[in-house]
Amino acid sequence: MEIKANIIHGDCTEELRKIEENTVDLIFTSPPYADARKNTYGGIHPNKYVEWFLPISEELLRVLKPTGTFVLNIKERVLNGERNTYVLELILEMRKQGWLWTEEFVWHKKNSYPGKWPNRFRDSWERLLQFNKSKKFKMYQESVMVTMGDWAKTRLRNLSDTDKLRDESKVGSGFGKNISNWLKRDKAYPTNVIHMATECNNKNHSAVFPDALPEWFIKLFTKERDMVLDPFMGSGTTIKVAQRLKRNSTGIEIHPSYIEMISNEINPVEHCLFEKEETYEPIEHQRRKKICRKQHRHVSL
Amino acid sequence: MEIKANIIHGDCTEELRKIEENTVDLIFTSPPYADARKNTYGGIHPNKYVEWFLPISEELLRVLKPTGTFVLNIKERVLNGERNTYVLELILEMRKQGWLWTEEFVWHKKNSYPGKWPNRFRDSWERLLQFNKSKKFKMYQESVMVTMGDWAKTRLRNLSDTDKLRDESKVGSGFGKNISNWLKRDKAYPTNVIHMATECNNKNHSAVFPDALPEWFIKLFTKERDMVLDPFMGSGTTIKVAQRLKRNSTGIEIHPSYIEMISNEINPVEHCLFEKEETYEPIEHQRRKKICRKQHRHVSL
DNA sequence: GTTCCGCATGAATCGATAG
DNA sequence: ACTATCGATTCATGCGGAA
Repeated sequence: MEIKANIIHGDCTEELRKIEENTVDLIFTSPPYADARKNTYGGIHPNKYVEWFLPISEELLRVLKPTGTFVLNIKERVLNGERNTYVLELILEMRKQGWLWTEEFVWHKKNSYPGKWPNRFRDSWERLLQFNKSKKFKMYQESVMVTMGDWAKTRLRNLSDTDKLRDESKVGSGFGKNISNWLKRDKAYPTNVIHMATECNNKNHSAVFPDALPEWFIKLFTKERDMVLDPFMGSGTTIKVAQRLKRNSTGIEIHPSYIEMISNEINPVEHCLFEKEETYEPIEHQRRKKICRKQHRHVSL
Repeated sequence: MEIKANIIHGDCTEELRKIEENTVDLIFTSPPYADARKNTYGGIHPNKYVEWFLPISEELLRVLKPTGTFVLNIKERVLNGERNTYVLELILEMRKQGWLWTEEFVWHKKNSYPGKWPNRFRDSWERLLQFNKSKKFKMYQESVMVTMGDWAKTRLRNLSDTDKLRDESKVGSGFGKNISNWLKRDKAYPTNVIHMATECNNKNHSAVFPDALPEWFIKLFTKERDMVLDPFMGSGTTIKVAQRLKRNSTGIEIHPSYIEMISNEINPVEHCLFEKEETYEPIEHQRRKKICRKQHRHVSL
């Protein structure tokens, strides 16, 4: 079985038009942030940001499967002492296009950029806006479960009387299936706050986000062999993670130097062995770190 | 010197009109969320929320000093599978009123409400929107510095709780000075992400937020003897914390049972001794817990 | 006096059922 | 079709009693 990573050099809107409709399972991207200073790389003025982005989101809506998800990593900049409102306006306008604003995750950047200002603290979080095409989207929650707190282990050993009573009162037939849910459990579902350091950067081209961020959302919203799209590929973090996780992927990037760099790291076609049945193998924080480190060695060698 | 806590029973908009303009240093409040708390406030429908709130924010803009700050604790709920947009719209409309949207803090609620759904995880954060009347607002960043590094923590752990308490109660004692020196050396400015559990709940009337939350903002945006306002006082957490921190305060509440309850806990006028020079004395997590516990005992007795 | 353990309880949300 | 109510699901935390 083959896994393909399709790297496209070109303008985002233009190239998106060539992609067939209803073919993408997950769009994960971090578009260039608005920047009031002109002549910086791809900086779009905050006042023009929404009108610049809407044609793109229109195409993204077209190529996404009805069961797919669009995760937009974005944070508004400070302009004249205020948080600019272009992200808020973007959400409202995208809803008019037909997008559903399902959820807003918070990425807490544990090691945020240092600095001190008289009127504000360090900005230590970013938005991860989840948009959907329909209410019936695919979500594989078990693949991102986290280890439970110590408290729950006690509970697993001996269920408290309260739980038994609760269950009996509700079901009326003693030990229902609810109890067995608890017994199996040593992991808990995560929340909509994601704690990740901005570590694991490539030294040549620093990534906007760590590998673990797209990894989390790719696991959550896709299964093996699904299609992942990043219309603002940059250094290709999303694509590389997708390939490692055996997802097909498409990355679009307008800057040539990124394209060159990535072509050395990505195999356009990779032959993989798949499990007969998809079994979830949890990746602990420790192990994730190790994977990160290994990849870096590979890149830098 | 006197510190006053002014508890007002009545409609928020109406009572705000009686307050003199440019007299408040900090507004910290958590208004009823849309459709929530039906029993106490009658729940405002999400579609009506902005138009309901705007007359209130208009009055808040009037009573706030030009150097003051308005911190709004709010979170939009899910409606028909989507995050509702009334908070986004509210921010845009308040800017039209003349408010500056300076910052958005994230309150990470470590113990969020449990539950499981096929299409979303638990909601584990709330917004703390910072609005200002002008770019020149007062901010006392040093008062909310946090300890960092294991070094200081190790030192503190070796000290008994009694020692810590003694240090903080007897200001200027020889022993205490050493500790606070250690503490200051290992302190850093916080970020715009605040981690707090929804702890310290009163059994009769549970508080919406823990004491530590208004405490953080009161320290950050006011000094002793300043005026703190909470137009949706509820169980009075903001007012109680303000009084403990020697700030004057005004709380407005329409529900009579809250008013009754608070009148037993708050002294309208309290005589305080102030330090000649304002020295910041850090309150560690451990001690904060103890204060909480003490207050509860006081209430229940 | 510690530490450990049981216990109640939340600014929740979905889907089914009922009016 | 559209709204109101209800049961089911889930887990971190502080408190109080016990060891």
